[in-house]
Amino acid sequence: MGRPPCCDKIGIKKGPWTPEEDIVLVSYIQEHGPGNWRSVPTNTGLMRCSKSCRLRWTNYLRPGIKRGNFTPHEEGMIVHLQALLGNKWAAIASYLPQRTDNDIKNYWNTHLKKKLKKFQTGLDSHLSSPPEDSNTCDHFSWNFISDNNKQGSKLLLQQNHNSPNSSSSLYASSTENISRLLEGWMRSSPHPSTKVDEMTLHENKHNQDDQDLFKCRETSLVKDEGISNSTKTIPREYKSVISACESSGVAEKTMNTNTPPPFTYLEKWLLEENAGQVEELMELPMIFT
DNA sequence: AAGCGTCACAACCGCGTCTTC
DNA sequence: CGAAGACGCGGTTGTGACGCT
Repeated sequence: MGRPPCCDKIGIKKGPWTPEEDIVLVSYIQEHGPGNWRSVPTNTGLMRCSKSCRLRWTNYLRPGIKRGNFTPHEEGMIVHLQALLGNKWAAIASYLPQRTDNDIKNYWNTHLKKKLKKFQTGLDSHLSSPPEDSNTCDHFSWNFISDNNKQGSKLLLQQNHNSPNSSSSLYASSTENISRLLEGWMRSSPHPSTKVDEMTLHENKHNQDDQDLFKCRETSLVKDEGISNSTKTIPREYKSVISACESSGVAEKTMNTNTPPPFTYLEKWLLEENAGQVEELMELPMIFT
């Protein structure tokens, strides 16, 4: 039925990328810009399938990616957005421009899910119920907050005190350097895909508050495909957020595909309605020291 | 010091969606 | 309009690092 997976072709290499391969890939993208992944293996001579090249770029080599431990704020954002959007990692990642969907997904699966589950178990056997009138999102928030309170604060503290690079391998550092090499190019290049990277690079230099983060998000929505704000076509990631919001009931009548992006709902919800909770999340490690 | 178990994360796989012809 | 190709997303796996015994 389906076509053969591209990576099953004879001669296609699998497994970890080498620094040499990364350099080849980065050099090629530096010259041609991201996209047209099909032609990348052909034109570079890389023995990798197009998919693998794209993933390597988007998840690892792309400039502006923040690696290392998630901050409590980011954790809070992820928990809220996951509760709201479900496992729409790409959509969630678009609100955390420095993080990739893969990164967030991994972090959720290895840390947050476990943390919530652990608390839920403890909750069932020992603790009182969450607020009676809590909706799904609040329920999650409550769990998360309580988890931090009773069980998770140690973890968070640990993460706060760990150096972001503490677990980085030597090669991870080398790819980071490759990424940094691109920064100049990304700033100067007129290529449409650079907008988000410029913003995230900027964010690397300055601590941004929520507003800046969402400005960043706004910019990120015009990335890669060169979609301008005035373009009628709705970017794919918009659509995923729209459908997620619609299905979760967050989107109301005022939302339609011709109106401002749906992130304004989330923005509003996160910044206003739940701002206190997010802040609370951020403060918990300090509170419960 | 060696063996074993666990954790974290990079990478792969399969499938759905979009685009092009 | 349908088929085929290209791309993107979410789930899963493989493996190296680390900690414990």
